[in-house]
Amino acid sequence: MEYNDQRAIYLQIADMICEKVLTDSWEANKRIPSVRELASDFQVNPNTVMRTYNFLQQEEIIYNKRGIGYFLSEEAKQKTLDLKKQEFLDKEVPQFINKLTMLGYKISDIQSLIKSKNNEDK
Amino acid sequence: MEYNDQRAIYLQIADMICEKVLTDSWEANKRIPSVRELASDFQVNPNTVMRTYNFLQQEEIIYNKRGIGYFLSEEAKQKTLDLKKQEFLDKEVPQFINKLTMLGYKISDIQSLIKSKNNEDK
Amino acid sequence: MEYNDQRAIYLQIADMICEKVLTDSWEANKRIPSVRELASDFQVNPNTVMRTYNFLQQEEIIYNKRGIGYFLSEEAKQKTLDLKKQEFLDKEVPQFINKLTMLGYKISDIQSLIKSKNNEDK
Amino acid sequence: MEYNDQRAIYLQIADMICEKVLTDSWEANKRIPSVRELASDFQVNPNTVMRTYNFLQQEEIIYNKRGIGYFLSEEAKQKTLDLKKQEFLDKEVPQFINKLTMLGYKISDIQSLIKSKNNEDK
DNA sequence: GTGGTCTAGACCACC
DNA sequence: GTGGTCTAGACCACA
Repeated sequence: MEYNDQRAIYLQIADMICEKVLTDSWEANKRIPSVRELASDFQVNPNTVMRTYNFLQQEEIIYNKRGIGYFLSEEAKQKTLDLKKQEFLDKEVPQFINKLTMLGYKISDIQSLIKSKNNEDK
Repeated sequence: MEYNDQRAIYLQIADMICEKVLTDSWEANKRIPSVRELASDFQVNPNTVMRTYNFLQQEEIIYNKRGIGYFLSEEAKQKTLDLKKQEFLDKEVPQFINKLTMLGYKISDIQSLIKSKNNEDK
Repeated sequence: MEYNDQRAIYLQIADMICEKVLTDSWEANKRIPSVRELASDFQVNPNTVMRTYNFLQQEEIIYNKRGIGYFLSEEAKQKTLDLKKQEFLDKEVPQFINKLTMLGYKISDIQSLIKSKNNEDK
Repeated sequence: MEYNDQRAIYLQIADMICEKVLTDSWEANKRIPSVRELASDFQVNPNTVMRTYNFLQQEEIIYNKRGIGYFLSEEAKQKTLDLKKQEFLDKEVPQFINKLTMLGYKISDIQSLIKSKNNEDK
């Protein structure tokens, strides 16, 4: 049996961090766990966490103080929101539309699908 | 690292079979692979495939001839479509709307999101 | 003896590629060597070249076709120029000024330093 | 991967000594480490250190008392400064100008580059 | 301690 | 074949 439709681990870790940010569990400008710490928590290789942190740093969600650690950026929440919106528009919206049309619905049906979810016409 | 956001294996197998049906890879009234055969293909326990077939039989997508094997029902395609529509309405539509509102969009934004995917204004 | 004031290898490789682009040795939209190929040429681990290509992809100098390889982007030359200008302004200009002032010159001396390079006023 | 854009080792050692002088870590007329001592510190062949000391002696930064060792000259700091200025004018200034023009700047842009480093127009 | 880089070697999906 | 990801383990600079 296959289990291969997985999102890469380093992105799964990024997702968890994004959730922490969006739910205000982690505050702006606060230090986040060290690479080794998170790697140990998740039972993952430090390089994998490093990739996560590189990714989030490119997205300007976190920043680094050399020899100290990683910190949430001032604009972490906004940047996270931007990232997630982009992912949503680029991937989930098209997927949703594909599925919708594959099942025989039209895009104009969306509003009615949402309102009466018991509608199974035909 | 956890991988626990998985759909049950027997349902994953069911999904694959549904895909075969919807893409016309498998035709109505044709015999489908035996439990043991599929179990071997997917490297899973035959009991798991049995659960899949029980499930699909309840949905009237397949039926059983004792001592012979399982066959796609006459209305397999329609039943599969019904099943998938139901799943879509029950799970994916609500999930989609949740995410959408979580990111700060309104339901009335859907049409414009679809048309111009570069739209990220709030 | 130390040799440790090195630029990271993956960035040295990036530098070489940038030079190829700036000197028009490599043309826009053309395929560039595969990760393994370049790794072999430079006697370096494929992961190191992968880091180089990731970096250049973020800079929009190259792009990827899955299963095919990496290609120079349409705007490769302009993007490379932008990158190099940024590096120059961020690192080399400040370094130059530091050295200059450390040696007892003033910033206003620059013009005269350039014109008469034999000037070693005490 | 090559690392061949290195300055000769004996000159790298000379650079370190010059730094000691310019930062007043070593005082005028004081004895400096023996050839063998420095060779051991830097894990290099004593002949290499010998070349360094010959070079610095020519530049009148150090002098030798036979059978005793090497000492910083009275004018060590000034001579070091002269040496470094010469190197700066002969090599680094031309290099800087080359790079600057290669990136599309004019020499007259220097002042503005220094003041507003965010300037990337042109 | 921290992160940053590199290697060697592995397995995977896509083409 | 291609790239993408992951692991294990190493060495380094910086603080």
